[in-house]
Amino acid sequence: MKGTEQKTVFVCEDHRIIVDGLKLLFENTAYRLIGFTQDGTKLLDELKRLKPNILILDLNLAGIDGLELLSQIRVAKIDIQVVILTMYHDEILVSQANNLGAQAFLLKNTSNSELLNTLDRLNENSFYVSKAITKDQQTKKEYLDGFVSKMKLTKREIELIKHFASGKSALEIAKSLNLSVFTVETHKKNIFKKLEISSTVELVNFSHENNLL
Amino acid sequence: MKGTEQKTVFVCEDHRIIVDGLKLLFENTAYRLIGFTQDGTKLLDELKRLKPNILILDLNLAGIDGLELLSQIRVAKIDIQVVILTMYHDEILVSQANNLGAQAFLLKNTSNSELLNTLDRLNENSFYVSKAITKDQQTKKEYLDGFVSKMKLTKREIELIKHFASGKSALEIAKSLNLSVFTVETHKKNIFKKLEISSTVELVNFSHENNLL
DNA sequence: TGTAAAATACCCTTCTTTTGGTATTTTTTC
DNA sequence: GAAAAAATACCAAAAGAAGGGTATTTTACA
Repeated sequence: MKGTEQKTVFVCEDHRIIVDGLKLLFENTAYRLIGFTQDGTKLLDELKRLKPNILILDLNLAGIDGLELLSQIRVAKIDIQVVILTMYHDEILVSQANNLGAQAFLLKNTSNSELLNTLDRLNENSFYVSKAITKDQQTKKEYLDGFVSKMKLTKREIELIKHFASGKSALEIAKSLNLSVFTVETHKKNIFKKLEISSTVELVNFSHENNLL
Repeated sequence: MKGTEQKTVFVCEDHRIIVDGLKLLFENTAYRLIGFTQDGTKLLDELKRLKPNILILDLNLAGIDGLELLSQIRVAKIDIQVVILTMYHDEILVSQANNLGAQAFLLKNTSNSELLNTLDRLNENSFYVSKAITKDQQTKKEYLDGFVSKMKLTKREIELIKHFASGKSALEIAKSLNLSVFTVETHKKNIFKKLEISSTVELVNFSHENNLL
């Protein structure tokens, strides 16, 4: 590849092994890794200094939220194409990244070839989402469905679990949902039976373990 | 490198981008990647079939615990050197991996060169731990210290928080710690005041949010 | 349109938690 | 070695959680 055709890439990622892998990947391609940082707080300064064409941004950085960084980049009106690379399969993150003007959203189990393909197709008006995302959301949904049917929790019960786990009292929940306290407590009893638990604390732990919050 | 000198490597890792990076890394080295899987349940069969010299094993696989896999490998008496590659900085994991006969424990922010160095130094009687581990434990400790002093929680209080968050009643905790119920409840009151909360559920959420469990 | 499942509502008893105190002993720290 | 901080222990009133029921209305679906 000729130097003039090469696009410059900056990586913000706290797993060094991935950065090194990308460095190797870009050899003999149209892309050149011109810098990287593991420290989100330094990202903006580095982007201003190096002016890369493309940023590969990890969302789960230590200390700082990757989406917050993306927002800062847009506020600072830095002209750059952003590829999100993350291990989170969360659809909300995908749409938030899209809203913040990211050009692509890839999972870390994306293959190198898919990454290169994505970079080749980057343009201002498209938003590429990793094939694995859809697949994964499917998996997650199936998992949740399986879980719900296994535990035989109803829609309403799952809704109430979230309220219980937030630390609100039965009375507060009743008020906010326009229900009788008795109803709220009946739901609680039924949930306890189904999950074979006997305290709200166990319910909170269950929620955390099963990503119900 | 001559073929006869090459060691064969198998990777069990669910982030495809890391697998692809390793594949690139091993080109023109003494190591050859002869296979990989993202599915822990297939690992044992693959190892028996391909008989690689070295296994690079991710601990945070979807569905199955990496250490459990390592244990199965040892039970099955498969002769292989195992390098743990993980994003967890947990010292307990390090010692568990050591006990299960792993030869090295690396973080994912290990550089490619450190990884190659580690592979070069692998032997049955040593256990290599990534430099970054110690550093990271420091960070974690400093972070915890900062948090503790900010909230002004004492050592004993943090210990008790974990018990409360597990769902045990004050009486059970008292028994297991050989304390009076009154003492346990006094601690709870003090914790509540310091954290400005008023229920065990809030305490559990606090624990989850601050990785106290 | 009939029946099952889900959502709603109520009562009562027992046990635990929460909140208000006070107070002593042990450990740290200056 | 004195003072401060942490850990221990106790009492009691009021509030809430947990578990035992029973029963009606609404929604889903076959």
